[in-house]
Amino acid sequence: MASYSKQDIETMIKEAGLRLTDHRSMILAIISKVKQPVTVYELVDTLRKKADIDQATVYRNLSSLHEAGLLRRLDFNHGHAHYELETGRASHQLVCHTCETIEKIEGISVDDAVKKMLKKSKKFKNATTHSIEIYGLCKTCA
Amino acid sequence: MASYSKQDIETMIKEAGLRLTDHRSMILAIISKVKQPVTVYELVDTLRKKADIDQATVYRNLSSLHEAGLLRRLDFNHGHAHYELETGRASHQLVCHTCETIEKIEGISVDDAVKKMLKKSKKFKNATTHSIEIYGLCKTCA
DNA sequence: AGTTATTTGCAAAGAGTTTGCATTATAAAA
DNA sequence: TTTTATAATGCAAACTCTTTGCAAATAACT
Repeated sequence: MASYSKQDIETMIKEAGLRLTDHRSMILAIISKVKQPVTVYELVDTLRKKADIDQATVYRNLSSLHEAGLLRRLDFNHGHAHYELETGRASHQLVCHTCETIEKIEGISVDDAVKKMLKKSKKFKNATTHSIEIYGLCKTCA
Repeated sequence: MASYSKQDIETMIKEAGLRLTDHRSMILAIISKVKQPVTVYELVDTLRKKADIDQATVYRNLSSLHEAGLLRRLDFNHGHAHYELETGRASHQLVCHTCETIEKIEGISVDDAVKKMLKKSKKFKNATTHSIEIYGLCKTCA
């Protein structure tokens, strides 16, 4: 989970071909600091402590940052999206069925299996990213 | 993708501790015949050709069948859930970013990697299932 | 058949997300 | 720096998917 300087973030936004706005960089800064994929609700909550920002703006920025390849959008069957930095690397996490706890696991690759699956595929030639969701009950809920 | 007889389906529902209703078995029958995870919209559409059934009933049945462990709920970041039979085996699929095409891939296991991830975890001891979503552009969209 | 708990249809509500429009801010050109 | 074109913002309303309350219908059990 990289944490970027203000400078880094501004460069990232510009190089992605997006305009540099305070809101945009604040959103990216927050997401880059947090260790877990963040919900829109959490993001709005954090942002509102620092600035006056509308939900619609948050949603629009998340979309533009996602389309520009800076953010990844994840869904854990909880009825709302989660966002994290798009690192290029795959995203692997354990997800609790009941309490929405998420634990990211790094350092274990399934790239070989993914390659095999692509080879087996009839409809896809290549892939951009992949994610693994491992569902269970966390220790607290078990 | 197993296809079950009417008899099988009725047994499954009863053994899951659920009441046997026409709607419930129709839903399970349709999902067991289709090769790809189905959306609620598709399901309602198919059901309405055979019977008079309300959306709310479909949603309620999907929930009860899911809770009973007969259905699996999947999300591919398309804004609506997909359902498939809960086979006990993991669920691996390629997902198109743009057109919502889904291709399930069977026969390739990542169980070892999943075990390693569980071992690395601090918050989870064990897991029930896992799913892999491999995102890319399908041949048509590429 | 009679009783009880579950399921159903219908309409309304709810959550999360998107959109139209007038205003404001950014980036690039003059 | 001023001007110009384009994109971002706030606000409210709309939209999609999903859930819920309630009265009537149905399934399972005695």
